[in-house]
Amino acid sequence: MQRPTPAPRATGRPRSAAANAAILAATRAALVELGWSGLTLGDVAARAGVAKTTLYRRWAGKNELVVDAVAELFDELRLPDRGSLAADIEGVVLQFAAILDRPEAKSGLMAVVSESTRDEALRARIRTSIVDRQKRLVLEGRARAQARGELPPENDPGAAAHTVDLIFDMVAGAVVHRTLVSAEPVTEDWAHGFAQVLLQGLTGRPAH
Amino acid sequence: MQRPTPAPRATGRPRSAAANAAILAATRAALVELGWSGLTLGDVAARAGVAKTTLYRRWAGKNELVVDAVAELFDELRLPDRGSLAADIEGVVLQFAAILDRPEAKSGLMAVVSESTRDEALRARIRTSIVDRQKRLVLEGRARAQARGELPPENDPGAAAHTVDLIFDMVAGAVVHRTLVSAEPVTEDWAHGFAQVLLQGLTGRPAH
Amino acid sequence: MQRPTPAPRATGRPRSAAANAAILAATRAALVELGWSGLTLGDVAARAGVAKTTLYRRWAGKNELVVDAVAELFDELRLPDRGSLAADIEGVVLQFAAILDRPEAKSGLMAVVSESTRDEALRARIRTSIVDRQKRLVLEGRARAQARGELPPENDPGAAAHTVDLIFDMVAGAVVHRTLVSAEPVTEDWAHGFAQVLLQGLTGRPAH
Amino acid sequence: MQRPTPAPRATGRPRSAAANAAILAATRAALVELGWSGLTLGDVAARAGVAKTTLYRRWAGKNELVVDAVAELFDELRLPDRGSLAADIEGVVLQFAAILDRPEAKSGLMAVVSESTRDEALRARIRTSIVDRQKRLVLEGRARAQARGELPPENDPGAAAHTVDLIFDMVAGAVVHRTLVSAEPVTEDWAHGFAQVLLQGLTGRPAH
DNA sequence: CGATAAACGAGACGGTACGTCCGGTCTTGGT
DNA sequence: ACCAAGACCGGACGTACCGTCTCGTTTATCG
Repeated sequence: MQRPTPAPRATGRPRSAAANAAILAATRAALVELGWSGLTLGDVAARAGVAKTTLYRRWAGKNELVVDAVAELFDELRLPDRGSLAADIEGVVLQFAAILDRPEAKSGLMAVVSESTRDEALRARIRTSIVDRQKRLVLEGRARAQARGELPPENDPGAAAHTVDLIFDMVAGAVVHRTLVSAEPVTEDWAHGFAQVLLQGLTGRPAH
Repeated sequence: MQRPTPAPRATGRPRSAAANAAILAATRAALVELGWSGLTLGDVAARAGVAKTTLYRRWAGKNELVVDAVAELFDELRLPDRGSLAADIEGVVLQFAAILDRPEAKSGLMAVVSESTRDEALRARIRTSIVDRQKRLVLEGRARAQARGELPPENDPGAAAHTVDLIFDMVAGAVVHRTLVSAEPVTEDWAHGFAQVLLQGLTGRPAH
Repeated sequence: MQRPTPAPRATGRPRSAAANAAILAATRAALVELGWSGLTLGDVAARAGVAKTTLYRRWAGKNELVVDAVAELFDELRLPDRGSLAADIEGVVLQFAAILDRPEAKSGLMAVVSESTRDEALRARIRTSIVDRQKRLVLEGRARAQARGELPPENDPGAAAHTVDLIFDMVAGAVVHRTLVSAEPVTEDWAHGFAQVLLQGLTGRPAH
Repeated sequence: MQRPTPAPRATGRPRSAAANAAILAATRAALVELGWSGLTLGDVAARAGVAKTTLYRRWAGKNELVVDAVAELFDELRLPDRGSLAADIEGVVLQFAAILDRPEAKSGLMAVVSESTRDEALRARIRTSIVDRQKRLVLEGRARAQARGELPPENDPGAAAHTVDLIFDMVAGAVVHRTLVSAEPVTEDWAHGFAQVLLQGLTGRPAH
């Protein structure tokens, strides 16, 4: 175990702790009102009551700022125990869709994903702050299903990890695509149908 | 029903047909080199050997232009008959991933999706030019599987349409999320695992 | 002999002629209100009802702009015939001092001179637009005095040119130094004393 | 001669005396390298090994600092006895021109003069630190010429003071204008011609 | 075949945001 | 008490694009 900041700052005036939160909140507010392309760092700084330089001192640019601002949104996600794996999936899908439907997530998330295709560091930041952070939901859901006896225990740890990635991409991908690309709402019916296909497959037994 | 060109005007110099193709090609080339955020309409015009005014005469802005430029890419998708539904799915997933991995699609697609969250007309354009256009693949695959006896015929036409939408979001969403958000490659193994879960579900029988 | 503008501009929208005058007038107005160091190009552009880019398209920066704005002021200088060389000198000294006392000249002139010490191109611009342009006054005054018989005709043209330069530096320098460095007013008495020393020297006969 | 630190104070200020000199030297060095407009107080502080706050504690701003830094330069001026008034004038003109030609004086002097046109306190500081301080040279030169019998003794003390001012403006003004505005070198020939006109006037007897 | 009309290239235009730099001020902790 | 370090707010910098406009020119169809 090591200190993450080997020699952080011994001297000079320390950075304002309050400013960080104000900036991220201002970023989300600006995303709601103006969307990604309308968001300007000058405007964010003004909303946060902070100078533009302060903002640039802490983030490399618009992309990094928005990743951090959006990442916080997804930390609200919970996996309440609804009694069955199918119900748990439906629940998390609806929660995820509700967050994605908020305008600050809607226009911010895909924009930074787009930018990340040409920026390795940004890609890593998204993975760390958003993707890997939310895979906990898949792990939790699987463990709970295994405890209930709905899923068999894992034998191969490597395969288990790959399955987590696959399921995460399938769940998150479907919701994102439905919400943002197809631009259709995620209803309870849709979530129900999705959970059914995910659990039983296209060729599996019909719903009831 | 409406006329697409209310007053075609017989007189005056006609628009150059060659220019359209040159502009879209230049747009893709610029996307490859500069990415979405680095792309400027002035640069596209210069690459296409065209004045900026010509470009604005035909497209409302960057978003519309990129939608058209990217949409053409996905028309390459085919559904070759590989003998089984699982193999067909794997094939189309790999093809789709190959296109998505190209830089002009990578940074262009999610960018316009992001922009579309605040622009109804753009949303419609994406749906028309990209989403609905590629749902043909799901329809084709289902018909082929039904012909093979792998899937039962449809009873309810309404439910059948909803299933197409769901499957499309699940397939496209998973590939997009894997490629762009998780930023991991879509390998044959991944495509195989995905097809298996899609067909048999998480609780279904194992592959062999 | 050649055309001064060999291939000026055949194509594209021509530059607005009205803008130039508006910008120079706005520059002088801003100099009056804000002084050299308070003058910003953004403010000048706003006053002139012009975009900042238009301004940068025509001038390289603040220095060049101010040289042009100030140079116009000195074109007002005239050498009215007051009957004797001494009276002519007094007259032009008072006129020159009156212009120099205007705030737009006061703070602008020495500032660009200061900047020009590190910028050869600016030095040349000052010489062309201001210094050489006003040497006409010395030439005119000398010719008039020679016509009156107050000064002998020139023999050596080289020496005559040097003398013009010397006299110009002495007259302009004394007025500038009195006005801006010593920061004392140029009164009629001062102008009278100056003309007397210039014409008769420190060791010459007294005035009356 | 007196100690500059009247109350040495046992605690605290070991650097105080050294810092002043270091800052003024750093200011001149920065003027040489960067010129007036390129000079920043942060840079001066860094060069002097001093914090920016220390600098602001002692000077009100860039202008005051530069006045002090430049004023020291002119204290080098001496009036060596060259045997005649004409020769003395030539000598001091060449010395003055040599100092003015140094880059730290060149770009600093006229810049603060320009700024002083809108700042009464700065104007006073320039007069005290530079102008009045160097008028000693005129006084000294006149006294020496009177001792030699080249100039008559003064009758009216008021007129005598005015004459000092006039001569100072004429000498300093001509050299400054020649060096900085006309941007031509002050050679021995030029100094000779200038002294001759100053002493004998334009209409006076020729040089020999 | 000449008139008419639209599209064309070129590039200047008014705006807006960028990311950087500096000016001055204010906290820190150190001596 | 003073200092160095450096974060802070504010504001100008010069640049880049945006989308519009004004030109003179080219290329059609129609009368």
